[in-house]
Amino acid sequence: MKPIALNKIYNDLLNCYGKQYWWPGDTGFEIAIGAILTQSVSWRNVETAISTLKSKGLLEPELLNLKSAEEIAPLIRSTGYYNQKAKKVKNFLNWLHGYNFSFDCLKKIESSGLRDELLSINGIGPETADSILLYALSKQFFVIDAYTRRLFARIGIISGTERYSEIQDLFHKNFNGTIQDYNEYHALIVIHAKDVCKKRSICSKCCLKDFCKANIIYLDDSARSEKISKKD
DNA sequence: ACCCAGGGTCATA
DNA sequence: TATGACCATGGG
Repeated sequence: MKPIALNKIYNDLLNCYGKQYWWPGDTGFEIAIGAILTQSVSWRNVETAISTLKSKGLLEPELLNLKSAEEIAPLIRSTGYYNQKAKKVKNFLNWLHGYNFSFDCLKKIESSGLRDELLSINGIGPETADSILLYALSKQFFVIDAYTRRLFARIGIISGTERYSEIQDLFHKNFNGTIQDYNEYHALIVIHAKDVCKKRSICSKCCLKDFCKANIIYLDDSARSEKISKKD
């Protein structure tokens, strides 16, 4: 593959949509909870839950930690899988307690070891871990989500069946950017995907046309396979 | 009435 | 290692 492609796509997206200043959230804790709650659900559903937690003053780790999973579950109902997610939040809080609920303390830990610790928490997989690392702890890890996988598979840089770690390695090795660029890149991929999804065709600015033969960059999974089977 | 959304775990082959 | 079932609400 051509390493320059990852940088060019980033520049194109940045020129079209501008900086996103992610993650939406005021504190590291809010970002981490949001990362858990957004698993396989639209961000809209997460906002409701975040707002509920905030209105009850529970978006503080020490205070939320006083609540049981049974008490947390109804508060995050809108995010779906709420019983499981309540347990995941508790698991995260238990781990966080070991560091006095201090994100400043977490930031001092060596990155690789910190990632391993996050992955050892039941309910936190690679994407959630990397979201927390990048957006809540300012660690340089590229976040690979379903949008990233689909977009770059559609462009032809990956097949789409690669493992998470393979795709992440590809970005780590071939994308030349700072931690702020990592931050923006993932955000821009999500913004672009939502834009395309809304238009049901190309993005509103067609910013990736250089990579797009059929003038269609990304559709949802069903539409995408339809287009690909017709094309090839 | 369907489909999917900023995943992860566990059981099975 | 690699699929499949399961978790469950809300908007299109």
